[in-house]
Amino acid sequence: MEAPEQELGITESKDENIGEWYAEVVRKAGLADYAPMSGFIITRPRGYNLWEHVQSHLDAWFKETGVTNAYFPLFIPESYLEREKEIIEGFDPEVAWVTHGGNEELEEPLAVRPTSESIIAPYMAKWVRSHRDLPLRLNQWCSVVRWEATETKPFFRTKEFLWQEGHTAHRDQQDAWDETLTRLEQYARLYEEVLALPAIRGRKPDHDKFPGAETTTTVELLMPDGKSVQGGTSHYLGQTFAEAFDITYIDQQEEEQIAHTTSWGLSWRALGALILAHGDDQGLIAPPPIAPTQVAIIPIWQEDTKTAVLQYARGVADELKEAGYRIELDARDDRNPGFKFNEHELHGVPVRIEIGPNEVEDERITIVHRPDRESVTTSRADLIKEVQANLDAVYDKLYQRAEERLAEGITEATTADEIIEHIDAEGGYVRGAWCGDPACEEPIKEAVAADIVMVPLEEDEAPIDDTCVTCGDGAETTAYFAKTY
RNA sequence: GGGACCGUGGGGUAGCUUGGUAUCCUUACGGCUUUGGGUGCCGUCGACCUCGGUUCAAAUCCGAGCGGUCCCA
Repeated sequence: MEAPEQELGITESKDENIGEWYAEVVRKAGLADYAPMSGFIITRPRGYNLWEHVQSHLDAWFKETGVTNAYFPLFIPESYLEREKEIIEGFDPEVAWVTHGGNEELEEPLAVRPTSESIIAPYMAKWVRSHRDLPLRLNQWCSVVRWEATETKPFFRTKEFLWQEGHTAHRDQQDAWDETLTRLEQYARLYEEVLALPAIRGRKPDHDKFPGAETTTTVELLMPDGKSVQGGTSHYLGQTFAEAFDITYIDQQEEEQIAHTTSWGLSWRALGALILAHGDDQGLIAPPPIAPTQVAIIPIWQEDTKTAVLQYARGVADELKEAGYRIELDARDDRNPGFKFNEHELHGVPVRIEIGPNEVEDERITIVHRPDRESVTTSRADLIKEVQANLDAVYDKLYQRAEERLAEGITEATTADEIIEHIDAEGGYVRGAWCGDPACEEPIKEAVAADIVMVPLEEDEAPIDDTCVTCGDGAETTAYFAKTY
């Protein structure tokens, strides 16, 4: 039963050495390779395919809710970037600049976009004339570059990363705020319905908002090592950008008004969260909705049964393919079944079907779940129904595991020392009352490198305690302290 | 920002202390064999991160760079 110790699969232990384990899974499951430049990765087909499934779900939801896709240039002229001063201040240290075209020095340096507000907003200003032009909702799928000085990690933090960025303009605050929450909820839905990860929603504290934003909302995911991943952010930008870029419109009373804008983004960090959350010492586990291969069919034959087994297996494969499943019939002649089991497990295939002489004779199939190797033998006649049921079961297993972890991972404390102690011992989120002063985050940051990852979405929600965990002054809100990725 | 460790065929490694012919496993490829948890045999391809220094001679010693992992801030 026990797989022998060897280097084909994963050799690091997720529990004991999660950083090394992660790097090994990313490479051996064929998701990404390191590029020759520090901080860049090459996304291989299996990794890119995960991203394509993230895209297709989100993109469909965006379009159902009034968003259209567009594309803006990779480069942003320096003068544009400078028009909103908080953007330039916020991103300046990590902007990559193009200064030459061929051998000629450019008259004006071009920024490689770290985010596109400052090139999209001027065009929104141009396209918006009257209240009838609003709301205007644009999205682009692209990559951005942020020249991070800190350590990089495939998918979690890379200098260039893939994402989508949505940009919208609205008549009033209410409409823009509704937009902000719509997108936040779609991000949460992505995690909860596609990636099998329960998300918690909240607002970023003021000192951690997107530069220039009035409110930054976030979805956070808890990882098995007790650290939080910021899974996507949606910003209500107020009128800051509309003022800076002159996004105005004439209302029904023929008065000129300044629009309210939002922006929202989700990156391939979602894939990092997925890998880290669900994977195990056998490799990746991909939830069925995004799995590049949803079902691997492994025929098991002897010389005299080969023809019958293969024929039976092809029939199963064809029927599943016909029904729209992403399947792989692994009929390689030069690999034995054990090898194939291990390989598909490494690659994260959520469900496999084993078909040998026994199944052929009884007109049955054996379905095995990736997360726990639970094996179910069932009637061939109910193929589609059974496969769907088992894919759903695998999804539920992944989700429940993560949900339990999250439930256990949220605790409360009344003093900074308690927070430090708990985070040091177990990680997770610790809720504590907070006065709103960033200085009161410092002692916790210094002791265990934990930040305030969010505060409740509802601004009028009463803090869990009257006094701040650090300074003892009156508390303003409840803060969620956690270590972060 | 500070510190530690690491870099040898595609993957995993031995060799480094004490300088001299690079080890083994695995993958890939070709063939035979085999198939209910990484099958066996034969054959083939394939490596000392880069640059510089010391030396008759460098994977090995020294320096710098590049890259990776971890810990701390």
